[in-house]
Amino acid sequence: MLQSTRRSLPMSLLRAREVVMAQFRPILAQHGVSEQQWRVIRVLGEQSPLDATELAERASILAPSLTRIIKALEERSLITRGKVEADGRRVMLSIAPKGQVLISEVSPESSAIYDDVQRRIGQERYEQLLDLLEGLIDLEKK
Amino acid sequence: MLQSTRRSLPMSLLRAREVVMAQFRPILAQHGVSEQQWRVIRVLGEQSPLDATELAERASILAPSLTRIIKALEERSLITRGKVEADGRRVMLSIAPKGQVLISEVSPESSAIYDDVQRRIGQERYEQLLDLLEGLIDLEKK
DNA sequence: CATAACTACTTAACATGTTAAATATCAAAA
DNA sequence: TTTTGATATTTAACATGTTAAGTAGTTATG
Repeated sequence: MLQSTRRSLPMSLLRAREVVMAQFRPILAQHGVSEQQWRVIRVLGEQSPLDATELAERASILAPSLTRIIKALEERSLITRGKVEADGRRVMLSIAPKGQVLISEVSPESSAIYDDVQRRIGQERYEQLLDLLEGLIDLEKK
Repeated sequence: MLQSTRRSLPMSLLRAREVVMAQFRPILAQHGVSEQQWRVIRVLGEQSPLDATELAERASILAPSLTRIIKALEERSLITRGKVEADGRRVMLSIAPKGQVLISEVSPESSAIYDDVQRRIGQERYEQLLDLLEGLIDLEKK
């Protein structure tokens, strides 16, 4: 039996993400960062420094995209880039002061939206959804 | 409180989608179509003809992307494009014979993967996940 | 009928996704 | 030590995402 395009898992995941991100995009746009740039900054805000591979993994961004994003963010002094003594191939990325300022500016607005979405869905359903998604994500590792 | 980048809804939705699509991409690649092109073809396979706006909505593709995709698919004779008598602005798209052949080739493999994912997650959890996603998507309309 | 407002689609410009290939460096084996 | 293979990142090429602006056709209003 053919899967309907309406109730298909990939499509539903795409649309759901679209609905959620539509809430965030205006805020990020106001601060001049893209969704992906914001992910990179936020990950580095949680832990710095990180090498590019780790960062790519945690921000769910492919290496070639990350290369471009790093370049852009470094030029705006939102992050800094350093080399590793022991391994000449690797690049270490850190959050820069300007980046930390950005995080402190965006985070409150971001949190407000998260809370709003969570409230509109319902606390219980929200957690349930995250659990189910986590289970789906873990399929990859099996 | 800062949202962790690990257990955030947008990230989880992105990663979950990535896990699922990773299963499909090889098949689509074998048949020479991108994920988005396949969505367009499949929607037209369910209903033809459709005008571009309807098609964009159902395939969750933005108008500018759709313009490019239509061009590519038309050049490969997978879909056809026609005009509307009553309204000179609109474009009507239909599935072409070659497109139908493609659908008949890809669908079985696609279904097998859907079934596999569904089985690995569990029927009940699978339905539950779709329901929760649907609820999230409906937030947009409120 | 003329104009203004709206609609459907396209084009433009730039960022990112995606795959493949290239570079440089490191690590292991001969 | 040289070669081979693996790893980390970058570059390239093309498709798509995204926002803004442009074009053509339509509808409403006067």
